[in-house]
Formats: sequence, C-alpha cells, structure tokens
Amino acid sequence: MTNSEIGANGQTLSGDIIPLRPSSAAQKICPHNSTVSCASCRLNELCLPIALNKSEIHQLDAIVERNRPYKKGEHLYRQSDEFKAVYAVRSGSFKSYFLSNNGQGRVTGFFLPGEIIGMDGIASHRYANSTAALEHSSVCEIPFTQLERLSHELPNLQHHFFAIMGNEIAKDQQIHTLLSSYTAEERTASFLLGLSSRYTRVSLSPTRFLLPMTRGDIGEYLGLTVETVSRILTALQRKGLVSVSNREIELLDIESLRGIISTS
Amino acid sequence: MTNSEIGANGQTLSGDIIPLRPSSAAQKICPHNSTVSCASCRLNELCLPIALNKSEIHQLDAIVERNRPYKKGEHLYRQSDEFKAVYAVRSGSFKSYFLSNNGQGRVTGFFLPGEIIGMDGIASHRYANSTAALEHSSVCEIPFTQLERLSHELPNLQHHFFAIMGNEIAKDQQIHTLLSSYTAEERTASFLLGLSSRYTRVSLSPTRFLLPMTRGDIGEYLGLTVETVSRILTALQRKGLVSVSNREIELLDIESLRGIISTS
DNA sequence: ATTGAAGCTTAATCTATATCAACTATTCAC
DNA sequence: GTGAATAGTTGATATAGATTAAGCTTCAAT
Repeated sequence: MTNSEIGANGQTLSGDIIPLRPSSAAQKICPHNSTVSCASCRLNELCLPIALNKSEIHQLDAIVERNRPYKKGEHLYRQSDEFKAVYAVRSGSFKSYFLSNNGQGRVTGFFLPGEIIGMDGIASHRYANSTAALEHSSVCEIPFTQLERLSHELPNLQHHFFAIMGNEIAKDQQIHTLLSSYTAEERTASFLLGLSSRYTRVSLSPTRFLLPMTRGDIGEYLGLTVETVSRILTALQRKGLVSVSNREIELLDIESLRGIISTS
Repeated sequence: MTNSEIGANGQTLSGDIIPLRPSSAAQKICPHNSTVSCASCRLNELCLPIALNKSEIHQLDAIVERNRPYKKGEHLYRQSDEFKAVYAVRSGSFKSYFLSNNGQGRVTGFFLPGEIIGMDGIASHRYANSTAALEHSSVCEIPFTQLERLSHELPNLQHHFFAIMGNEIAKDQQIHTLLSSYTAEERTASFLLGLSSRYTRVSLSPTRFLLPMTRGDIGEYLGLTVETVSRILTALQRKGLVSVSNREIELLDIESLRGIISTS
C-alpha cells in the first residue's frame, strides 16, 4: 500500500487557489478572496459540485458560508464544541489534533485546499478534535443540517457526500496500516508521497512544495518524535531522494521513495 | 481518550443474538436463523432501523438480503473485489485485513453483531480490505445502490447512515491516536475496554467474554507482535486486572484498566 | 483416540526509535 | 532591527518492544 493515491475520489467544495507553476523555490497558495461562488470556483471539479448541474450548484452555493480568512494558529473549532458544520478548505491548510487527558496532543490530520474538515463530529454532534489553521487560510463553511436537507433533494449530492465520507474511512484505514507496521522511514516516505499527490490534485507541483506544518506536527501525525522526523529527512536527503531546506521540499526521486514503501 | 465509549452511536441492521447472562464461563452468540425481519430483529434498536417507523422499516427490510451463514475463515469479500454492498453483522464476528505487496497482512478492524462492514469500498467502488468470519457467523447484506436509493426516499435513513459513517471516521481517528502514542499496555487495555463496551451494546456481559480473534490478530490490529500481546495479557493478569484463559477473558478491575489509558 | 497444525507462552537477545542534551537557525513581536 | 521564543538539527544513551528460539497447549481432522 502506498499513500500516494489516497484521495483520488472527490473531496471538497468551493475553492480558490492559484494553480501556479513550481515557480521560484516553492509554491504559494494565495488569495483568500471570499466573493467566489461554487460555480466560478477553481476547485469545483474536485469538490462537492463535481456531479451537479448548473441549477444544483446554485442551490449548493446558497447554503455555503464564506467566512473571513483565518490567521495562522486560529481555530476553526475546538474539541467537544457542538458540531454544526463541515468545512471545505479554500486556501491555506489546517491541522486537526486530539488533546488527551494529560494534555498532550496528537495530530490526527492535515487538510489542504479541496479537502473536507469536521466529519468526525457528525455522529456525536460534537467535534472529536480541535482544528487550527497552519497558515493564513480560508474555508467554506457548510452547515450540516442544510447539507443534509439539500442531499435529500439532490441525489447526486447525497451520492457524492457518501463517497467523500467513504474516502475518509478508506484513508484512515490506510493510516492504521501505516502506523501499525511501517518503519520511521517508510512512514515518512509515504507521508511525502501522500502530500505530493494531494498537491497534484489542486494543480500544484507534485515534486516541489512547502510543508505547511512543523516537524513536530509531522511527528505527532506519524507517531514519531521530532528528532526522528528530522533525522529521516536528513537521511533521505543524503541518499539523494529529496532535497529539504526548512519548509521547502523537493522530491528528487519519486520512484525510490515508492520503493521504500513497497518493500513493507 | 479511551476506547471505552467508541460506538455509542448506532451502527447496524437486523441482528439476531441471544442477550444472555455471563452464564457459565463465557458467552455464546447463537442462532444464525435467517428468517428474521428487521422489525422482529433483536438488534434493531442499535441498527439502521433505529429512527424508522413501521412502514419505513418494512421498506428497509425489503432490500436486505439474509445470506446463508459463513463458516469460520470464509470471506465476505476480498480486497479489490467490486464494491456492491455493506454488511450488518447479525451473529458471530469478522475481521478485516489489508494485504500489502510483500504479502503480509495487517488487521484493520473487528466487527461484532450490530456493526456495519464494508464502508471502505464506497468511494472507490472496490473493497480496500478483505473480510473473513472469525467464527460461524451470519450477516445481513445491504446492496449499496438500493441503500442509497432508499436513503433518498427516507430522510431518517439518510441521516442515520451519515451518522454511522461519521462514527466510523471518529473511531478510526481514535485508533490513529492510539497507534501513534500509546504503549503496548495502553493499547491492550484500550482494546479490551473497547470490546467490553461493544459487547455491552448487544446486551452481553461487559466483564466476561470470549475473544473471537487470535493473539496474532490482536497484535496485527494494535501494531504489536503476538509475543507482546501475550506478555501484556499475562502481566495484566498478574496485576489482577484481568483473568485470561485461552479465549475467555474476564475484566476484574475496569477502573484500573481505565487508569492505564488515562495516564497517556 | 491420535496426530499434526495452529495458537499461545516464556525467555534471551537485539534494535529501532525514544529520550536526553546541547546547539543553531528561524520567526515573530515589539 | 533586536531579542526572545519557537523550530530544527545532531549526537550520545536508554529502552520498549521486536526478533529469535524453544516448548507447550488446544483444536480439528482422521
């Protein structure tokens, strides 16, 4: 199993990012313009509108709230807040994390443009995680009650939202396998390849990107310490598979990275 | 976080088990009778019919297929088979596992009566795992296309199925946290408490039950080796927290088991 | 009832990764 | 722009759990 094809199935709603070239050193996700409509949104092909016709998109558009942008570190919601909406990332990125009794947190997910946040709250009516912006970011807020109502009216939307949730379930199970049997190097390679394909989805470079999260975040997500993540990245660089400079990363040899995983 | 309250939200369809006392040594899940209807099913209170009225239950009933029982080791489906249906466990138990390139498998989930199997296939139209019976078991098969169609007609059913999927997502994220930060003892304690509350859901004893899976299965699920699982169980027994004899297990001190987890 | 295979346990040893520690580089707030 | 805080790196050491190995137990098939 590789993470590299996770998320092939549609995932979001109403995005707005610049599908730019791997220009200078790395990419930049830009305008947090909140005046777009789903119909005109650059992300609509990989998002909830995917299977909808013009009139349906218009109906969806009507329930979407385009909030002000979030600053780095700002929270979308906190663990055990009442569940009211799911969010589609329009620009920037977010992390979800779970705080345990003793106060230490573990990152449970990262979210890039075109991905849906908050589905863990659907069953219990409370969010199971906190979610915070990793950089200046914007989202579309989709009140869940209204999404349910509209899904009832639009079978395409219902179908697609079932698919989004199913995709999340399949992805979480892949992570289960990753955490229960991969070495630190395999986890890291899989993580980088996963990011690569997620950036590809939104028309960004598959080989050059900025990591929006800290090494500590990556470690918490992968079940490793910061030190191990740092060492593995250094080692991968030494082997010529990647080139790392702070948050900038370039994947130099994707095939070999895949090779690391497929031996496990 | 503890696993002990995972699965509070409804999960299944059309069950048939004996809600028996912790009689002799352990419980026994019994008849694989396939003539029940959802309306008369003992599990209907924690299953898809939960929020449906009589007529709605009847409609649901009409799309459910009650297959012949599965023998131990028999497969419900195999990894990458075409996705056609989800399954509700009526009696017995199942495990899902993912086979990686090199042929070694990892268990991704266990399923007890009243739980839904196969949602990982919804997005990609292929099952991501194989699923096999751990003992003589029976299921209700729910063809997904028909479930979708009916969900469209019955808002209650749509709502409830969203909840079931949301619950699965929340549960998978808890396992993510467990695997990325718990010790072997914490994982094992959490696993036992999780089983306990799942047995409670179906009116079986919370403190005495039979493990339907091998130590090896538990290890694959928790990211540990058989040897470690065995050692931890022995250690918990020595501390007086559990009593283990082969597949029979008794939780002697649930509070202390919880204590093991809540320090993490 | 007998036997072989599968499941389980226990012990000794090894190793991947955590932990501890010290240092450097970046970022952010003033 | 400066200093404090945060993030990242590298090295030395410790350790939880893997691996290896061997024997024991249970179960299912004949």
